[in-house]
Amino acid sequence: MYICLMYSSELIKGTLKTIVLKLLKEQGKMYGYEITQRVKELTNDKIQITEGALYPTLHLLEKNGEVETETEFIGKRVRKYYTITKQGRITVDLKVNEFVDFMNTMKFLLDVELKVSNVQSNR
Amino acid sequence: MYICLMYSSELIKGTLKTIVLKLLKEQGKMYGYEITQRVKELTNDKIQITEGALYPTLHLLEKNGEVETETEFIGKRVRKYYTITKQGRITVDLKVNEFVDFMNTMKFLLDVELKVSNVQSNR
DNA sequence: ATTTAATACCTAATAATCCTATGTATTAAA
DNA sequence: TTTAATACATAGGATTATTAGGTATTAAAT
Repeated sequence: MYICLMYSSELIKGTLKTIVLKLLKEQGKMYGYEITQRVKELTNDKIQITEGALYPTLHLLEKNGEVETETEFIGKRVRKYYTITKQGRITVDLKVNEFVDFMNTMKFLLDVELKVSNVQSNR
Repeated sequence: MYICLMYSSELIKGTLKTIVLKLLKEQGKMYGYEITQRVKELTNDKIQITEGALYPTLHLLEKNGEVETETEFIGKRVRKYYTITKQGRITVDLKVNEFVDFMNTMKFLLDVELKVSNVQSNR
């Protein structure tokens, strides 16, 4: 039985924007730290987005008009909420489709079968 | 209907070693140019490995003892054949398993279904 | 009461890995 | 004879992540 604790960063590279936009699309507004925790949780610790990767990505997405921000104060602590824009919704659909297409190609190329249903339950 | 002509390099990034080793494992000895053409062919032009990416990767794999080379002359033209080593076979199994695991996680995260059978036929 | 862990933001330096462009050279096709 | 295909290779630049560092608040543990 193969056990993988965490994926090599090379694999995640290139999917971060897709993951973030998809989460924002499904879960509504979220703040940065929340995104890292949610992804960690959803993937059983297999994908752990570092803050050094996340924040520059969020800033880039904002610059490109794919997310919008609003700052909120929880006591004295600042929290920056991100919301997906109309443009972001277009982008995320394209990116998810591209990734699915890519996975199908890789599946064929590597000659492997994927699970039909997922055993992960913490959704 | 979604149509993708070619994948963004970001996606392929991180899978190149896996693709190359898997091909060498399945198809026996191959030379660099042959690898680029075979991948292009198998993926219906969707994955086009550039030479600037392939050769450094092959040299790295050789340096790491995962492939071995033998030079052959076809007329006056040189051809460098690559063969997978015992170590390379271990690595490729690990990498393919990791990638399959990663795809299952992403499939769950992006909430998508993949094709059960592939329509691609040129195998 | 104080230290540690968790929450919450951010950036700079570095590393990895790819693409583009370029170079060389042979062989086949137009 | 020129162009396209075959076949190798590397240098420079781009992208995108990690590591490591910084600041600050709040909750939990000692």
